[in-house]
Amino acid sequence: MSRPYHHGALRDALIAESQALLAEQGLEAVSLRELARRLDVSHSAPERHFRNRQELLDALTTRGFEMLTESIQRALAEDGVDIEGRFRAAAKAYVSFAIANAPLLELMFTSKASSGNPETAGAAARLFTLTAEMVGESSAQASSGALGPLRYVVVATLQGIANLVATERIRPEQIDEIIEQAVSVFAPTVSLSTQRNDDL
Amino acid sequence: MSRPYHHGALRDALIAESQALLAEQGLEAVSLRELARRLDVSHSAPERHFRNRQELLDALTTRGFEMLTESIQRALAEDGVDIEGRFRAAAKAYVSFAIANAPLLELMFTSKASSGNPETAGAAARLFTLTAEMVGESSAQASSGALGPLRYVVVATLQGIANLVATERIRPEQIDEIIEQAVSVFAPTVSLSTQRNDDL
DNA sequence: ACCTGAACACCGTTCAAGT
DNA sequence: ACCTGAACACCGTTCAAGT
Repeated sequence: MSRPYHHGALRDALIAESQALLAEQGLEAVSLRELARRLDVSHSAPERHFRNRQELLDALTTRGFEMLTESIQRALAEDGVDIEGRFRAAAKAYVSFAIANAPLLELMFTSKASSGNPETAGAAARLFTLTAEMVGESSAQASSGALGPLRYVVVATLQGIANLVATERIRPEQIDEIIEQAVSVFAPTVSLSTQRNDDL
Repeated sequence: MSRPYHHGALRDALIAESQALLAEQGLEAVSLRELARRLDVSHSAPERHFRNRQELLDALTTRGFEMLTESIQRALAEDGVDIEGRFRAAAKAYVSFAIANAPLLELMFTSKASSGNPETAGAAARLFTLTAEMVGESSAQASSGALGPLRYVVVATLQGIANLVATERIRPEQIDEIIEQAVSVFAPTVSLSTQRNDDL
C-alpha cells in the first residue's frame, strides 16, 4: 500500500487542506508537515509548490480577500437599493465572513499578510476598490492614486467591527445594533459623496 | 564564570526582554528559549514564571492595552478641549501607538489575545471604557452592561485605521487626511451623545 | 518534473534532580 | 523556592538521491 508517486494536483490539495486546517484549528496548526501527513505525501513534497510556509499563507490570504470581496459583492447585488441598504448589506456580509472565517480574517489583517506579496496586495486593493464604489467614489477616482480618504474610514470601520466580533469583544447579540449605529453615523457623509451608486 | 543561581527578578526581565524582542523581530521571534538565552538562564527557567508561552503573550497583551489606554489618556488631557479635538487627539495617539508598536498591536487584536485571560480582558475593557467616555457616555452607563453601540463603532474605526497603518495599507502621508475624514464623519453623532465631556 | 528521506537547527513542554 | 539538564515530540528548510 505505498502511496501513488504523483499526487496529481498537490498544489490545489494543499490549499484546500490548509483552509480546512486554518478554519478548524487556527493559524498555528497550519504546518507544512501536518499538511503533508494529511495528504499522505512526504514532508518536503509541499515545498515543490510553496517555497516556504509564508508563500502558502500568502496564497491563503489572497484567496481570503477574494472570498470576502465576492461575498460583499453578492450582498450588494441583492440588497443594494439605497446607500444605507448598501452599507448595511456590506457590513453584514463582512461580519458574517468574520464569524465563519475568524482565523482567516486574522491572517488577512496581520503583518504576515503584508509580506510584500504582490498578488496579496492586489487582492486587498480590490476589496478597497469595492468599498470605494460603495461610498460613491467613481471607478476613475478609484483606480487613480489620489483617492478620497472616506473609503479608508469605511474599510477601517467595517474591518474594526469584524475584528471585534472575531476576537469576541462584541457579543453576537450586539452586532445588529452596532451595525445600525455605524449606518447612521456614515449615512449623511456617504450620501453626499454618492454620485453614481446605480452603476456598480 | 557560571551565572548567578538566582536571577532575582526573572519575571520582570522576561517581560522587558520579550517586549524588546516583539518590537524588534515580531511575534514569531518571541520564544521562551530565546528569552532564556538572552537572559543567560536555563531554557526551562522561564516556565517557573509563565506556565507556557501563551501566558507570557497574555502578559504582553495586557501591558499593551494599558500602554495604549495611558497614551490616549495623556493625549486627551493635553488636547481635549472640544469633542472634535478629543476625537482627533485619540485617533492620533492610537495611530502613533500602532506605528511604534505594530507587532504588539497585532497581538492585542488577534485571537491569541482573547484566550480567556481575565486580566487581558479587563485591560481591553478599560480601553473601551475610555472610548465610551470620549464619546460622552457617562461612567454610569459605561460601567453598566447595556452600553450604547456608538463606542464600539468608534473603537472599531480607530482600531481599523491603526490596523491599516500597521499593515502598511495606509501610507504615512495619508494618515492625517484620513483622521480628519473620520473626525468629520463622527463629529455630528458624537456631539449629540456628549453630555459631559468636561469631567473626564 | 516531481517526490523521498536523511539531516540540521530550531521550537514548547515535562520532569527528575540539584542547591 | 528556584533553577538545571536531559528527554520527547514537534517545527521549517535544505539537499542528495531516486523514478
